[in-house]
Amino acid sequence: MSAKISDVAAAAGVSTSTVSRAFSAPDMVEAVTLARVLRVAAECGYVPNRAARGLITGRTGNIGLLLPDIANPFFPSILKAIERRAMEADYQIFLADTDEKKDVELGFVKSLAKQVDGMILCSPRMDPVQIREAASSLPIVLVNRRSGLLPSITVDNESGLRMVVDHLADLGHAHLGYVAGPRSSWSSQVRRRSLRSASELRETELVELGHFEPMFDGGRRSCAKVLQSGITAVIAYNDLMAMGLCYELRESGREVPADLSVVGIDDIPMASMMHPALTTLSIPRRRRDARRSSSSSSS
Amino acid sequence: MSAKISDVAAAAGVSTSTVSRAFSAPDMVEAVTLARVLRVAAECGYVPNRAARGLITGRTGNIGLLLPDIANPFFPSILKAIERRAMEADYQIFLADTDEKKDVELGFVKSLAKQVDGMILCSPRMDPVQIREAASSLPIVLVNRRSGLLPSITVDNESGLRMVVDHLADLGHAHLGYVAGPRSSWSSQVRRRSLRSASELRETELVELGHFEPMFDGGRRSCAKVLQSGITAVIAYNDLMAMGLCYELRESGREVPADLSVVGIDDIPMASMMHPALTTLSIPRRRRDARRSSSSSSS
DNA sequence: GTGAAAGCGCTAACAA
DNA sequence: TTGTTAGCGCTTTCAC
Repeated sequence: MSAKISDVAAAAGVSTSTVSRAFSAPDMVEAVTLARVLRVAAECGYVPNRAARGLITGRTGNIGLLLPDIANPFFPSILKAIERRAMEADYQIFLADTDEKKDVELGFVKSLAKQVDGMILCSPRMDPVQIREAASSLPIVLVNRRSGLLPSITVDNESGLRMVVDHLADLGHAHLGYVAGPRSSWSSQVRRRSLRSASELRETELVELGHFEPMFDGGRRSCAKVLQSGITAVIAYNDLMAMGLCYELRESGREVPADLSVVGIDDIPMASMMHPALTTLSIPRRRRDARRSSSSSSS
Repeated sequence: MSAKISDVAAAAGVSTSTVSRAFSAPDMVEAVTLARVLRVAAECGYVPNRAARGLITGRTGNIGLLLPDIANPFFPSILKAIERRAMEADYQIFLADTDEKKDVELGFVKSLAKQVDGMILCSPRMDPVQIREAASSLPIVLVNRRSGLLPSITVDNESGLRMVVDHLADLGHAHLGYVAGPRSSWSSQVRRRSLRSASELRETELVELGHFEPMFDGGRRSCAKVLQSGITAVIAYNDLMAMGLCYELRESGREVPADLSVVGIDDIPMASMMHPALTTLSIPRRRRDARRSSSSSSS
């Protein structure tokens, strides 16, 4: 076991209170004493035990982060941004990846509740009642979702998708399709509604092609429906699905965009690494990012 | 604040010890009492405070995971596997993404040390002395690295790369190149040595093309050196770099594999999503995975 | 400016 | 089988 506060106190010839103050309220300690305490502490390799501290202060210095799937390249950028800010504020992160299983989400929140000061629920799939329940046990911030009056960070899907529809309509497409993500995805519902209203504005048809898992394979699986729907352009719930769809289209001998236009949403790093690059609606990850359609060579 | 052990004890008409035992040693409690305690606890929404428990048991129920870059698609699969097993064992995970900055690694370990029962260092970039220091403060398991006698999980780079060299030599390549990852990467060094001995075995030339960041852009940047080296096939430290290199080669008008063969290592999901698929040495992520070269259309 | 003492929520002897 | 007691490492009144 490593040094504790009493070890430092003894070695520095002060009380534990003084050592404690040296770390949490240094200006309450006389300069010379402070210096000595800190020096001794460093020598002992003393680091305050945050769990013990949290027990009494009620603050743990931890935050919890719930994600549906870290393997979706959209989420690492969010995680990294959170990590960076957390570090700056001397917070540490509990990560829970739910593997798109919405039933485990609330359980994760509850089991983490006591060990964190608050949680960030990123694209949570749980229903609004569960979100309320989660929020009743600890501070919650939502990402990619709105629910009640809870603080949340979302993007302007509405105008983004209006841009997409305008873009496609300008290219002459009159029959659009939407390959939706999971039913439980708030974003997917918002995107569907946004597409619907944008389509009405441009008097284009919008065919809803059903729900698929928000991954590469989900996109692949949507291909059959896409092909039999008679549309000329399709918007996928996210880039991964768009890529899966492109893959399957090519497998079946079609060319994108010659035979069908495909548009994704997110602008994951992969989107621009492909050749030709995936046309995608960029989701700004940082405050300063402008909303934009990334370079398009496939629509 | 939520219910604590004394609330449950009072409501159930027992002592706190009994409540405690009901949760941590249920067979030491009489069946009826146990049932009543658990019922009352459920009604109160009582969940044991793991921090308080850890203070006395010395076990936190948490493990720490250190990664160089969660945005590299190789790592999410590892993270997810760890998460799954952790959940089964009722462990929670502290995640630290170091952003490939080796200097912050030891600090992360130390700041997490008191709050976890042990740490998993995945592809750590720190030097052996630092690893020793980390291991002296808490149990450590290494992934993708060996150091002293510490428990570690590594793959058989040696035979994998022999397969790669054999494959390329069989195709007629006599001048191979290696685009290395960071100097501080243990894997990159092992891979370089493995390539060297495999090349000698096959009497092919091996040109070392220098170190680059282990990402897409690192691969792109390596392109110039690759082109001026006169090699006909190149092995990159990982898939991301291989993909960056392929991207830049195409930008400069070359075709892969017609003008140059490119082989990656890892078999990240993206590798097979591309068209043509990236030739890559697959790193088995789970016990049962066989070692294999994935479907190759570009070498 | 510093120390003594109480207590955060819980578990682990030890008794009963 | 159950309760009593002490104490994990720390912070925080309240005296001095």
